[in-house]
Amino acid sequence: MEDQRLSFKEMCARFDVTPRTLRYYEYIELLSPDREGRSRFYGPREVARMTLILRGRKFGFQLEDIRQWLQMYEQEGTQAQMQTWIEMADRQLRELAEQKAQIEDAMNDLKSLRDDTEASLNG
Amino acid sequence: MEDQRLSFKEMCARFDVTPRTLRYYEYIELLSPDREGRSRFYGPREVARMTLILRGRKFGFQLEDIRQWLQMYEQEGTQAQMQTWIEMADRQLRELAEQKAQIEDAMNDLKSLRDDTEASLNG
DNA sequence: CGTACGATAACGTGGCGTAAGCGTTT
DNA sequence: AAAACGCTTACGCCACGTTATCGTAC
Repeated sequence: MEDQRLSFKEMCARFDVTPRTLRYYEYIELLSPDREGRSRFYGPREVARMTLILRGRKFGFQLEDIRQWLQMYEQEGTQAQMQTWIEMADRQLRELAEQKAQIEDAMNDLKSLRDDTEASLNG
Repeated sequence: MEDQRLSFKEMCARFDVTPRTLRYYEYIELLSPDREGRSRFYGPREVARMTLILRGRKFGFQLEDIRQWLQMYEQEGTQAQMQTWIEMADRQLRELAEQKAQIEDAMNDLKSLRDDTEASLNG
């Protein structure tokens, strides 16, 4: 408990992801844990990055977009960078709104089809 | 124009899909156009199937689910099959509702973050 | 001694995109 | 002879899941 860094397994548990996910994020260089021998250890910086990665994922960002995102956070946001971030967020919000609309569309159509089918069963 | 069947390119145009898509659907045996030599020709049956495939895709069904779907349509739906279909539709409706909820969640979070960022810019 | 944890390597998934390289038709 | 269309083969994409096989720590 003298080491504040998290082990591989502790990281998995903390963020509820599989080993494969952590290894993959390392492979594409989103994370870079300390390596001691063959073991991985995750310090506060990696924990913070992982938190942001999962937040971005929840928003539907692709990992390559999240990489940009992380850069901005690391540079602690000048005004110009914050402006850029807001624009990214707005773009993503528009995309999410579109997806939502498409889903609503599909739901309406599928509901109709379903109800018609049921009616023809009972009619 | 004496042939009512559609050529490869006509199929692509009609459904606004790429050649790759048609070849892929044939590869996984969702479509089986007539082959004359090396050419493909799509009769009314294939056109009808393709229409159903795209409708299913719009609903978010996976191609393997759509395969089941097609079978039911071809067999003109006994009551049991229609009942099965209704259950499939209900499952999919629940999944779509979940996806929609998650998107709404993400949108709310992202909006807050965005607005806070903007406030800290202007404040 | 086992067994839990870790490692790397490599193939599988879905639904195609994207060439490479060839033949046929106009 | 060039351009358009088609063919098959096969690797690439994303975000990992999964298996195989090995080593190491407790």
